[in-house]
Amino acid sequence: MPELPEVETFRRYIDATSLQKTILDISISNTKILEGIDQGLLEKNLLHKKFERTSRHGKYVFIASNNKHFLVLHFGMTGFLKYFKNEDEKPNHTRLLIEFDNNYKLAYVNQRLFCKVNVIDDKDTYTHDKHLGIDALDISFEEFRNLLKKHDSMIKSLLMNQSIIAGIGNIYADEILFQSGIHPATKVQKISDKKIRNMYDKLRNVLNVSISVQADFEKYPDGFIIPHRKKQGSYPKGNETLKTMKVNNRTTYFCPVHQKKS
DNA sequence: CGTGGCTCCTGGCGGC
DNA sequence: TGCCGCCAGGAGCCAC
Repeated sequence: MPELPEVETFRRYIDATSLQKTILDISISNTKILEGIDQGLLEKNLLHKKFERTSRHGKYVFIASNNKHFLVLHFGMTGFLKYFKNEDEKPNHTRLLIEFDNNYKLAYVNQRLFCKVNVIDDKDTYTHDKHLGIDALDISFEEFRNLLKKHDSMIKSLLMNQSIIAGIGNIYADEILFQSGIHPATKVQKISDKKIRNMYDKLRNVLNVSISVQADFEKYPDGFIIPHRKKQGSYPKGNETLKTMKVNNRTTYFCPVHQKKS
């Protein structure tokens, strides 16, 4: 689930809840979430320290501590956060639990274990080693156009490729292409300059609007297909029926009327 | 370089 | 009701 808008929402949630509090305890309920580190390192670097600020690159959140380490969170397909006080509020599938000196706790929750937690010293080294491309909201139009000129995959594959542009996954790739009127399987080199310009604007708009509604399915404005993703889901604004297909083995929703292959 | 298949996991759903 | 296969919004690896 968590793509750029969700992850940005989580980042802001951390800012609103978990900064400048001394960390009293860290517990891990399943060590599979740890990305090549052990719990000892996590404790050594974070225990009795404070989180100071956050940043995000693509689908990764980095939480800087006051001793120059970074807690890295990647949410996989099912991850989210919850800040709470009473034990009965602790969500199922809490994998990492950070307890602060005000008796509140931050839970990193993940049903499936397609997620990663790490603690690092250098963000640039980390994103470089991960081959992460430029963040989708940091890219300029010129950079976007130049990246598109360099590849010739299906446009949806390019948008989802984290090593080219970081942050867009299956859901938002579909949304951007729907709003751009571009068929998901269109080869990148077939897209006109005019459509590239339009797609860039739609990309920014989709991500920014989604962040502004905190990626809440209930709150997306009319004109978004995200809330209509379901089998044979119709898109009520027109009379069209959304269709599904596979692109790179991922389920893809699109409107066959307004997203013609060019 | 691009694509497709497999894998890591868990759980919900539909079909039989 | 029970079992089974399929599917899910991520991503790394490998073969072609």
